[in-house]
Order: sequence, then C-alpha cells, then structure tokens
Amino acid sequence: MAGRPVNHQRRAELLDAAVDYAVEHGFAELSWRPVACGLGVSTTTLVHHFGTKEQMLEAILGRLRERTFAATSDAVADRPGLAAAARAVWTRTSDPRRSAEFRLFFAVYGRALQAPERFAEFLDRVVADWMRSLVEAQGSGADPAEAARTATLVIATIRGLLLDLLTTGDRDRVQAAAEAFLATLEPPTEAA
Amino acid sequence: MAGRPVNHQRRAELLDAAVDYAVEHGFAELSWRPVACGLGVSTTTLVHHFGTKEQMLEAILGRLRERTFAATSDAVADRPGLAAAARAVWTRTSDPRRSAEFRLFFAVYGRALQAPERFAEFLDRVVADWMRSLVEAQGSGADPAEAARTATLVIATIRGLLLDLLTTGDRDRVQAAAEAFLATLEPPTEAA
DNA sequence: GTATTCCTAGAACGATCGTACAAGAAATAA
DNA sequence: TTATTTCTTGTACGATCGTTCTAGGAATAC
Repeated sequence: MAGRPVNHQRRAELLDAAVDYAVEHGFAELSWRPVACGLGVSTTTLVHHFGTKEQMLEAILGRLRERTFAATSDAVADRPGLAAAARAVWTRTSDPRRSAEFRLFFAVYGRALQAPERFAEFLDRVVADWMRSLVEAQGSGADPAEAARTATLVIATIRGLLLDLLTTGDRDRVQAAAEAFLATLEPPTEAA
Repeated sequence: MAGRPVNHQRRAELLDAAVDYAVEHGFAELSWRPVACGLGVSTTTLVHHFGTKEQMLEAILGRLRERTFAATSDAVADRPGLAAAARAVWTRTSDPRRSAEFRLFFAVYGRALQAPERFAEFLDRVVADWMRSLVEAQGSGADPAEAARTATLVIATIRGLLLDLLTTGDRDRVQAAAEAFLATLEPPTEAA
C-alpha cells in the first residue's frame, strides 16, 4: 500500500480549464491535441485524467451544468414566490458576463437532442432540475398540475428569450418581452 | 456553346437527401464519405455538386430553414389575429412528425451560437423572419413596440416549449403550458 | 535508502478527415 | 459524326483524429 497519492485537485483544475476552453472555442472543436495545447499540457496528460474523449466530454458537461444551474438555483431557493424566483433566474441568465457560457449550454443542448442516448443524463436533468426548483418555489399549497404548468412555462420562456438575446443581442426588445412575461406572474398564483 | 447542360434538379435532389441524412444522423456527423454512402453516390459526386464541405453545410442550412419556416409561415399569413397565428405555429411545430427536423434545427442553432461568423445568415434570419411574420399578424393598427414585444414573447415561448417537448417527450405537461400561454393572447391585443 | 504508484511527455499506430486528380460514360450543339 | 461540357467514379495525398505504448521524473509508504 504505497505509491504517490491521486491528485484529485489536479483533475479538477484541468476540468475547469477544459470547460473554459469549450466556452471559448466551441463544443464542436474539442479534440485532444488542441485542448491540450490550449491548456499547456500534453494530450497524454488529458487521457490520463479523463480516460477517453467521451468521458472528458461527459465530465465537461457535468461541470458546465454545475456552473449554469447551481449558480441560479440558490437564488431561487431564497425567494418567497414564483414571480421573484423567475425574475432572479432571468436576471442571472441574461447577464452578459455569462453569455459565452450559455452559448455553450445551447450548443450542448442542441447536440444532445440529436444523440439522446449519448447525452442521456444531460437531457434527463436539463429540464427536471429546473422543474423541481421552480415547483418548490410555488410552495406546497399550490395545485401540483398548475404548478407544473407554470414552471414549464417559466423555463420555456426564459430559455426562448435567452436564445433570442444570444442570437440578436437586442437587449431592449428581449428585456421588454421578459418584463411583460414576468408581470403575468406577479399575482401570486390564481387557482385553476 | 455546346456541351451537356447543368442539371439543377439533380443538385436539388441530392440536397434534399442530404438534409434527410442530417435529420436522421445528426448535424455533427456530416462527413463526405458517410453522407455519400447514405445517399448511394460517391464522395466526388457530392464535391462536384456542392464544392466544399462548408458550402454543403450552408446549402443544408438554407434548405432546412426553408422547410421549417416556410411550412409554418404560410399558416400564419392566413390567420386574422396573433392568437390564431401563434396557435397555428405551435400546432405545426409540436407535430411529432416534425420532431426530428426540429432536433436538427436546434442542433444547428446551438452550434451557430458558438460560431456566429460561420452561421451569420442563419442567425440573422432565425429570429428576424419570424418576427416579421408575427408582427404582420398583429395588423397595422398595433403599436410597433408592443407588437415587437408580443412577437418576441411568442417566438421565445414556442421555441422554449418545443425544447422541453423534444427533451422530455412529456406532451401533456408541455401542451398544458402552451394552452395557458396561448390563452393570454386571446383578447386580440390590449394597448399598453 | 527501496518499492510502488502517480504524473507527464513523446512517438507511433491505424482510421478518418477534406480535397485534388485522372479518366470514362452521358448528354448536348454544331 | 465530332467537339464540348457535365456527371460520376476510384484513387491518392497530406492532415488530423482517438488511442496505445514506452519511459523518465515526482511523491508517497515502508
């Protein structure tokens, strides 16, 4: 039982750097050699820490999901109602400092839709995680079906508006549409 | 001035078949040889008709946009108000027979967001075409800013709901959310 | 110290990539 | 018919792909 101990922190560093590289260079351009070059290491180092390329992509996906979801989910948890929660999510997702990250998010998302078996975990969680979070935000008193319906609409609208914003960069128009939508959530929730 | 005439129809046939191949096998898996094999021709034939791979991708993009947009835009033009137009668009985009086509649409969309210069035309039109169509559907009497805001929200919501539907396949929940949204459009349009 | 394991790097493997070239069959104008 | 252009194919080139192998330092347990 001897030998040099495994350096988990090293892998975490490389993974974070790999996500940064994917954010900057695109999810479609991820090959061992360019990534290794961008990270200042050899391809063998990446292989050693991640195994196969498939496993590296999976690791990047997981880390990306952590960044995008966890950064906003805690903001939801602190808000009393759905309207405030939705507004908090929109504020964070529309932050221009995160635009590159969400471009990568949609690049992965689109690719996952054409290879569902390969990206099963991503697809399983990309909606479900937010659904759970936004249903909880409506409290235990809400009708489950009504809560699911509203949460679905909030997720869809925010993502659709984000797509528009990332595409056109027309922040004024998109923000106006977002305000109009968020306003409809203001009355706590009317029972069906 | 002699010689065999150019066969434009042949190129159109190959292009449609290439789009079908992309719909089935994914936008990320488009290489000369597999596509040629799937179409029953040689790679040289594809090169002859499309030039470079980049140009073939561009041609596929254009043809895909024709399929997805033109198939629904005419339905919008025939409707009197925005509510009916939005409902017509949602009915067509949520048609399960078109799901594979829209998976490809989002795959292209996501990839385009990470390479805006390469997919400039796609990004320029993916929102603008629908904006124009849905603003027109609101008639000339509507306030321009209000019309743009509403059209933006309709596009975003439909696309977000479609993303959810393609991801989870939970048609009941997504359809309920769609109905809730479409209901908010029913009163023709209230002035700001 | 030795033994063992981890980390990193370089070289090389076969496979696939986009593309170019040469040549034959097909279709038109003269 | 001949001349010319298009269509199609097979072959081959260099580049890049993911992966494996070999080997030399680095860090721990004994």
